[in-house]
Amino acid sequence: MESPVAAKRVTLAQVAELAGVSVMTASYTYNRPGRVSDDARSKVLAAAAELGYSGPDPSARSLRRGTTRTLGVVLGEHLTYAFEDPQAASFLAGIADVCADRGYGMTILPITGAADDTERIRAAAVDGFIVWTTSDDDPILGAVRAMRRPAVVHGGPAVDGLELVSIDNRAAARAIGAVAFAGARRPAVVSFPLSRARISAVTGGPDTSGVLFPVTRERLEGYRQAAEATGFAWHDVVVAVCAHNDAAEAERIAATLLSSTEPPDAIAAMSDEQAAGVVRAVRAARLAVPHDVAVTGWDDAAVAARLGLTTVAQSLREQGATCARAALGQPPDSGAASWSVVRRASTRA
Amino acid sequence: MESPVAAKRVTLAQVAELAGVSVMTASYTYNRPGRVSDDARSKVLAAAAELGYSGPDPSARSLRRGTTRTLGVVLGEHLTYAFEDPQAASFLAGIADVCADRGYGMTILPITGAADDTERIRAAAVDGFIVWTTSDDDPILGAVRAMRRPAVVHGGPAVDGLELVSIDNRAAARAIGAVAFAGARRPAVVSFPLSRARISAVTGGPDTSGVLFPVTRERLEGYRQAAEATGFAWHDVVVAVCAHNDAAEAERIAATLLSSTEPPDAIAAMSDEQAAGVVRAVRAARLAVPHDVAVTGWDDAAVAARLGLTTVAQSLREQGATCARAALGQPPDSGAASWSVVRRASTRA
DNA sequence: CTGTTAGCGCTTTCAT
DNA sequence: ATGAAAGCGCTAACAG
Repeated sequence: MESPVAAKRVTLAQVAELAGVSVMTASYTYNRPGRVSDDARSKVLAAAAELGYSGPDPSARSLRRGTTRTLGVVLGEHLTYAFEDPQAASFLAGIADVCADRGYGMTILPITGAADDTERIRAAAVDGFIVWTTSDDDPILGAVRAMRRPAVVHGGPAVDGLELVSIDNRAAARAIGAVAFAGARRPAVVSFPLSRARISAVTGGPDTSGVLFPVTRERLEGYRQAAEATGFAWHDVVVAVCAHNDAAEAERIAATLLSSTEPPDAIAAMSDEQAAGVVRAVRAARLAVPHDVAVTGWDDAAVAARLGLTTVAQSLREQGATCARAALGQPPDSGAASWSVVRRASTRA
Repeated sequence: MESPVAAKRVTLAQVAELAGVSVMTASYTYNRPGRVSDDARSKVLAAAAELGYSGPDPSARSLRRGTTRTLGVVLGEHLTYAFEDPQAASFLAGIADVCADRGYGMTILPITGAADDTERIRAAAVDGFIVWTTSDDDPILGAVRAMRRPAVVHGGPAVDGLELVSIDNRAAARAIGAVAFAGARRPAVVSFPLSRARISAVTGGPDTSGVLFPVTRERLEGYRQAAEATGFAWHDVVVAVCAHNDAAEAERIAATLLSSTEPPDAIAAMSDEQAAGVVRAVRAARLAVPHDVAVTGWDDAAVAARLGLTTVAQSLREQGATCARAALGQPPDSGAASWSVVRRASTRA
């Protein structure tokens, strides 16, 4: 058997010749079967089968038609983690739903943080872009805009010329923060990283203006507003910054907080994963949720229901679908996605 | 600001003309910057900036070069679940590693089970294919082969003309089944679905020859061998078939088994997710692992370590990378990936 | 270092 | 219902 690697290309012209028809008749056989006589069609298909022709070349077709029927998804520097992040997975599934429905492919553009990332954006044969939430200073944003194709950013940052699909993270954080911190004496926050350097740290309420991830910044500001509304000064709120959205890391950092001389009695996390880690740390410290420590998550994933976590519900899947439609050239009625606070047994109020 | 949707294409020829150089000098500016004088290069880049030219058109380039620098990943009919399946996520991350390293994109080909799936395979502008484990009768396999490009199947089925990358599932199942069933009186299996119809059911050891998913078939046969080696007849082994790889479903079905008149005292699952669900069901029934019920998982995911599950360790990520290299035209030394049994506290032996 | 020529494989347009 | 011509935007191969 011939190696597929070495397979020479069979062209439509060769098929047409063998079938004894013009190239256009062969082309119509694939693109407008109705416009070709049964006789011609079967001759073309027979010739194709004989030559092992598997249909018009996608690149040539894209060039000629001016469309690739493919959407590009830019996963920022998360690449390595993106597939393992359940939020990102739901989001991708939402994009995939729409792509499958419309017969589009989705190309994942592997970004590494290296200088050639923008190069890859430029080289992407896609009709539109979807950018998974990234930092204000991410150079890919400019590269995507320069492509002059429909493009959407999920979460943020807002970029002139690109659509934005996101919930109001600040309002949602304010709302769930109010529930988390109700009745607490020492509120704390477990946060996503503040910059692309992904440094983990524990600080009193940090200056949010320097936070380059807009989603994280908005949530911190919402938590700040919630804390202040409950009577706390932001600099007295302990903020534990994790390098990644990861249950194990959140568990470790929560264990540290809980073993300090002034352990928190309310911890608002930024994902259900993190909250699950926090809950484990609380139990390991032989403390009770919510009596000793109130805990809140974010996203209302399966784990939130299982652990009875109070959390922010949003549909990443629906947002992924909205992004895909926008990248297909169908701008959303509104980029503001819906959210709600789901109250369960992990909080006091 | 001009809408990006309506943006007209700027061509290299236009850039060259404005820069006052030939098209080839403009082309070299992008492809072999070293072969162009500083002067010419800056003129070209200035012209490109003025016109808003963002680099050579990817489709035209692909057509001319005969390569797309993109790998196609076929996720079978799992699409909707694939991103949420942690095994698939690791596998995709492994592919992404290699793609990022080589500057390749990866196109997810959304398969739905509908008749036009093969159409989408044909329309994919990719240099090679990676097929995520599917059933023997999946029509996409023929479509992929017909593309005559390097192609790899992960897990199975083995198809003439396509590479196969997999662990020896039967041997691994035999090995972990021996550990799971040691000292048991009533062994049981929690299985992936047996056909693409994904029917859930509880049966005595089923006829494995009719199982169309080769990975599932091999594992069932391995479990059968393990059970028989331990002294059981296969038809006395209860096999609970789940529709999906999902902790919640495994928990429900395990709860049913445990509340029967002859509850199993050893349950071998096909994933750590399923095993985690089984462990929850065991605890909910106020039974102890492994004293009352031994439980084994598969994959050695994070949850396995956390729950102390005895499991089969394999690196889906490494296998994904191997598949990607093979799809890039670099055939693996061997398609047989490595695995091992990790013994923890969830089994008796 | 720069330019000319040719043509990748296909489909749109316009005839017949 | 079928076909001829033209050209999508680019780059390999070769001159100069």
